[in-house]
Amino acid sequence: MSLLESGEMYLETILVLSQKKNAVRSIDVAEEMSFSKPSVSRAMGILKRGGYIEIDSLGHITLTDTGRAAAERIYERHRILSEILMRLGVPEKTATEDACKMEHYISDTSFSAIKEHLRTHPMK
Amino acid sequence: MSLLESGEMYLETILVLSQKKNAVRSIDVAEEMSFSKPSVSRAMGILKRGGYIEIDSLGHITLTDTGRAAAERIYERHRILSEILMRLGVPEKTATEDACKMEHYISDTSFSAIKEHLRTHPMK
DNA sequence: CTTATTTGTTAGCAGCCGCTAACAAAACAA
DNA sequence: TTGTTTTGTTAGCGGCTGCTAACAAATAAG
Repeated sequence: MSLLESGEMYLETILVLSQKKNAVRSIDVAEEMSFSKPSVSRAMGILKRGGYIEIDSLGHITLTDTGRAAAERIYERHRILSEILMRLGVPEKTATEDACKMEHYISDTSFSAIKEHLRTHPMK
Repeated sequence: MSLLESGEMYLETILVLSQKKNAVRSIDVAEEMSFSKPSVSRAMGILKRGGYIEIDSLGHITLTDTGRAAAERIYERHRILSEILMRLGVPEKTATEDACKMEHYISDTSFSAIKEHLRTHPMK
């Protein structure tokens, strides 16, 4: 089961929410993404069956190692892509929105190249 | 009727093919994209109804002004995105593949910023 | 304890966009 | 002209992913 854009977005959202909340529930994901409860409910079922998350009896969602790795991979892409766009003068809001889409499609190779560029050309 | 990724890809393909062939037919698009004939047939119908292309009695496809503008807009994104990735050291094949996806999602603002960067930092 | 609110699930719809099977039409060859 | 090949269309399938309506379950309030 490979992750598509939607699955990656859900995992990334769970990761971000778990960094600022004690527990993440479906309703939190739904609010954060402005999606309906059924949409999130189904997505959580898919991610659970795929081994990316676990949901305890109280509805608390936690990332598995696999899920966390996937989420962090995407989130790092998000940060790096936003950063390079902003460095080129793109306003934060636009940079973030664009990164939010591109993060799912850029290859490891291209991503590494961008990351390396930022590393070797730090902001003075 | 707004263009989604698939519609943009079809238009871009028609543009590229029309630059190296006298006439472009559905079968040419199908071969170029490795899609089935019915998939292309339906897409051409949608693009035609949307005012992006015209198809004459011999099946020859031509871009309308609107369609050409859309196709060239995407194709320019393709070229510029490929170029900046290659400049960062990404192999041409990967750069092209990545550009092929990102070209549909990057905003005008971010694209302009990248283009401007290339303009003001030409290859020595 | 009972009621009201919140949260989650089930069922089913719709749009997008590939596909195959089958047929129709057009172009080409014999 | 007739038969074959090429090209295009129609019908319908299936996966993905959003949605609403309706219901169930759990939690909180009175």
